[in-house]
Amino acid sequence: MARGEKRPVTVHTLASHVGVSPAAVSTVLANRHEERRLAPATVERIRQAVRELGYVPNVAARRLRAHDPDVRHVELGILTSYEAPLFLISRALRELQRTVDQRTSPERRYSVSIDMYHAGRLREMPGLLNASRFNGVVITNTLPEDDAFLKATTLPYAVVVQGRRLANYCCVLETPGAGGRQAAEILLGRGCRQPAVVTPRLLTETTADRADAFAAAVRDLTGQGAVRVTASDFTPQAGSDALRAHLQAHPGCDGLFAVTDTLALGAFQALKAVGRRVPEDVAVVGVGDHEHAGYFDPPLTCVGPEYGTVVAEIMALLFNLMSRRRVNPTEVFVPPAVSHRRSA
Amino acid sequence: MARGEKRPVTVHTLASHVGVSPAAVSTVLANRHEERRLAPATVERIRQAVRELGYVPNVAARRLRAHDPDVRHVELGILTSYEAPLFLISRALRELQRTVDQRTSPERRYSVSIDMYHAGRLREMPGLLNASRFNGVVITNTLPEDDAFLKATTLPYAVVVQGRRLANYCCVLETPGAGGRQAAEILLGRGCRQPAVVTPRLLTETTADRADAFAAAVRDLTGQGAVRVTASDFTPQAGSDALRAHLQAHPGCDGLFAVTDTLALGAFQALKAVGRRVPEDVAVVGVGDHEHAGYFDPPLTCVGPEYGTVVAEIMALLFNLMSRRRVNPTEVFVPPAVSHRRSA
DNA sequence: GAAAGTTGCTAAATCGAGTTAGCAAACCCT
DNA sequence: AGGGTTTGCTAACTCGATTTAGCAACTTTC
Repeated sequence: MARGEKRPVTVHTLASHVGVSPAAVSTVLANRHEERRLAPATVERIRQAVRELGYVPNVAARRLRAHDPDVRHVELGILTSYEAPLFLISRALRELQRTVDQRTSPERRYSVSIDMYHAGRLREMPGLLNASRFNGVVITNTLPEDDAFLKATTLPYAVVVQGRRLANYCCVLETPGAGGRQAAEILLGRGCRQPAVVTPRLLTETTADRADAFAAAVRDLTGQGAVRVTASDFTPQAGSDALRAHLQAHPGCDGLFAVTDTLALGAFQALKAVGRRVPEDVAVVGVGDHEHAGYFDPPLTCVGPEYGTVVAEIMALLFNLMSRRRVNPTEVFVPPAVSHRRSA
Repeated sequence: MARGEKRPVTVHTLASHVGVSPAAVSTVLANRHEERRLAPATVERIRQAVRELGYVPNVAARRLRAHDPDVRHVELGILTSYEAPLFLISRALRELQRTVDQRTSPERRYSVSIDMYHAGRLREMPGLLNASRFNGVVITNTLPEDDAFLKATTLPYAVVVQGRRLANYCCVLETPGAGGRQAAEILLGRGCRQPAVVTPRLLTETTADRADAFAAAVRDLTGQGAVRVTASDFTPQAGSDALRAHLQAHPGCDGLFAVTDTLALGAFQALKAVGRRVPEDVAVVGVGDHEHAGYFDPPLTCVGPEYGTVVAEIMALLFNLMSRRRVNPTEVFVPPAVSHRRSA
């Protein structure tokens, strides 16, 4: 009985509980009992059972049954973590939508969805391993644990990874080292003497690379290291708090590289609060991952990759993988496109 | 033949094309041909056919077959339009994730996904009508066409609509009229004489209500109307352009209500470009739909509803609907929480 | 009182893929 | 030559829901 009770309620369970056939239950569930002339009393008994037993329909079964056999449905997903801000994927989403709209035809339809995993627990996402959820995915915002999982298992369908290098997958990422170095060049080129880099505490491969490349370039060019400012996370609030503390300890700070734009946004606030002008007193460089970086005050100078190129490459790889025109893992590097705006 | 060729390729198609049984094809697709001792030549022929015929697996069928019968899978979706900015739903997403994490148990798992429709074409979303995709959804960012569609058909599963009033669904929205009126009171209270309201060209029910309530309140309180500034859409760029034009025509403008925060962000830029100070020369009020409104410069005073309350109400309704504790449509109004910041 | 119609339900097939049990044929060994 | 083993594959069932065709039993009609 303990065993029996655990099994989820199906149409069949409901049917035998009420003492009718599954067909009758299904009729009621679809609200077609009038046209199929079920007795009102029976309908009520079935409804009662549905309520009592807490029936939850199996959407996979419904979909299999309901789909039009002349139309192929292709399911695409953008996989990101709950913890990453959604705006990070809005450009990828828009491009995927455009691509998909082009390829939609009467016999081939696409669905695009954004699916979230808990950062570091990608492996727990249902349907990933057994290929029962997607025909193709773009995976982004992974943590090292997720990367380890991906390295260990090659998923048996079209997968493109953004921002990481994994030998067994197609990957698209900014040219390693390039962004950080350019940020350093911009700041030092303006005459900054005490440049710092702000990072969140938890670093992804990309943010770590940006910070390291920045530090290395500063050391190369000046012989001195760059100060590292650690924020608790990547929210503006965290950036603001971290920078306030930093300015107390290093009042001479005159240049800042933020590895995410939200940190730069918080930094702006902290700088203005203590009366420093951007860029006159402190120059700031971001990476262009925020849609509205050009509307910050002052507009944020950015050294990130051109996201348009990144997402275009991702889509090309994804659709090539799905049509099996490309089979081998590839790495695509997108160089940073410097957006000179007012902040540096 | 034309008919036959149109039908999508299934395992069965592949099998008869190669001259083997579906079981053999399935074995190869799952990469289990070694342990099941298929002849290498056969494997190669099957692989070839998969490539040639462009086979796309049916994920619904896989899911039905692969799922663990002891675990009930509940599929939840947040439905938004491609055209609406993603950050609008980040709060709802976070709350849904929290709720779902609490309710997850060994015999009940939840999947959360964000699914997009083209604004005005919600009806085309696959699986919406036949309930073959979701066990429960939150629908948001609809256009009037979508609202009309929803009014016409009551979807047979748990649905909560955000920001619209539809008699046949559970709806959660800001108290009608409240935000616009408060914005008017704030601006007039500061002594503004020529208040204006910026809206995108395409109005949703919510943005229209905000603008109308604002105009009505201004008329009530001053006897004069409020000027309406129309931006091409709701991007900062559009807001900036619209405001530049408005300032040319109405140099005396001293107060602004933006029905979305992104428009306010663009307005800030236009105002600063022509040397107006915020709030000294022009006071600005937004609605708090942008995560970072508090980090704009100056921080944006907002009159929108408390999103925390909105999403909490949505989740309560959604789960009550799914457990059938509530069956009747309900309207929940969330009053605006005024965030007084520097911009007004 | 037989034909025709209505009421209220069910048996069985179906969707597409994966798995299990098992069957021939070929091969090996005494 | 007979028994056992390996090789290479297939028939048939399963997952959960929906639909179609159709069957009893009862009622109405002439």
